[in-house]
Amino acid sequence: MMYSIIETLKKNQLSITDSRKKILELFVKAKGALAHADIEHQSGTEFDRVTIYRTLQTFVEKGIIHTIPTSDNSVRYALCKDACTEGHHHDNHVHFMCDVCGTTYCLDNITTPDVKLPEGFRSTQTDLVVSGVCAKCAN
Amino acid sequence: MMYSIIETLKKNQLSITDSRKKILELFVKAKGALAHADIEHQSGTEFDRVTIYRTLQTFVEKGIIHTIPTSDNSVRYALCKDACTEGHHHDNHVHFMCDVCGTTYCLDNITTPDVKLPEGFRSTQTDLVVSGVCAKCAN
DNA sequence: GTAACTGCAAAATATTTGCATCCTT
DNA sequence: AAGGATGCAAATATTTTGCAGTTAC
Repeated sequence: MMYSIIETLKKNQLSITDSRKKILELFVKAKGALAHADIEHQSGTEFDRVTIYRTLQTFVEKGIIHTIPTSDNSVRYALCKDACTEGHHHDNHVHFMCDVCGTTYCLDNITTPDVKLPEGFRSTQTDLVVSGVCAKCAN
Repeated sequence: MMYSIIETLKKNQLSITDSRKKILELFVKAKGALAHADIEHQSGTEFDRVTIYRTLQTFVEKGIIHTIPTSDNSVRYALCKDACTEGHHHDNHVHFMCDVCGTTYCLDNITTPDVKLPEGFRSTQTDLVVSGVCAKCAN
């Protein structure tokens, strides 16, 4: 269930490069979601902005990470569960955005409810985005 | 329950201007959500880009419209229900994004389920974003 | 008349593309 | 060695800000 950084890259037929190793590592370490800017800051000046854009895009295409819909419309990414394969995301889990500290949590253990859609509508993905105050900021 | 364009603006202590009337009218007419670009196109060259940005921002602040979190992280807006007041959105309803035609529907009659959050987490808003194929594109 | 709103210009920010060079396999 | 990945430059897109002129009330 738990793959190492390098195994994950190999599994997805990606060549092992410094930027991919480092960026993927950031995601594994980060408990929450990361925005492009987070990665840029946390990796120092090590990589070019463009490389980060391209790496993120590659990871999304390979199903390693996925974008999170947020109510403030900032682009954030988080690791996918292993069920995600290329071109097919199955991330029907719950995301929580803290209004105070801005951290985005992936609440993997909570499942999204089935929604009864109107006649003729077919659902391929369900995202539940909850915002509020997280445990850390609740004081 | 149903306010006219002008009544809505007055109710929110906004002066009645051409751009506000026109943009609010677009939202009332549109059954779904609108992006900045939609408004720009549908209003012709009548208004400046900047005016549209500022008008949308004002409407969001006043609780007339709200932003919709979308899985492709494009910024979209939709009319709020009357329960929304300044600074306090209560739009816990379901949005549906069609992957084919791109239309965003507000499924007002479907309520979002209560989510059991981890200890210490408090929720102020819940957004359920479903994507898939809508009835029109299902053929 | 006054405060608020708009349009224009420009700045700031975010994202994409082309191409030469370098690295992984 | 070959194909892919990166860095740099630059093009494009998006959003914000300042300010002067205009409009609503």
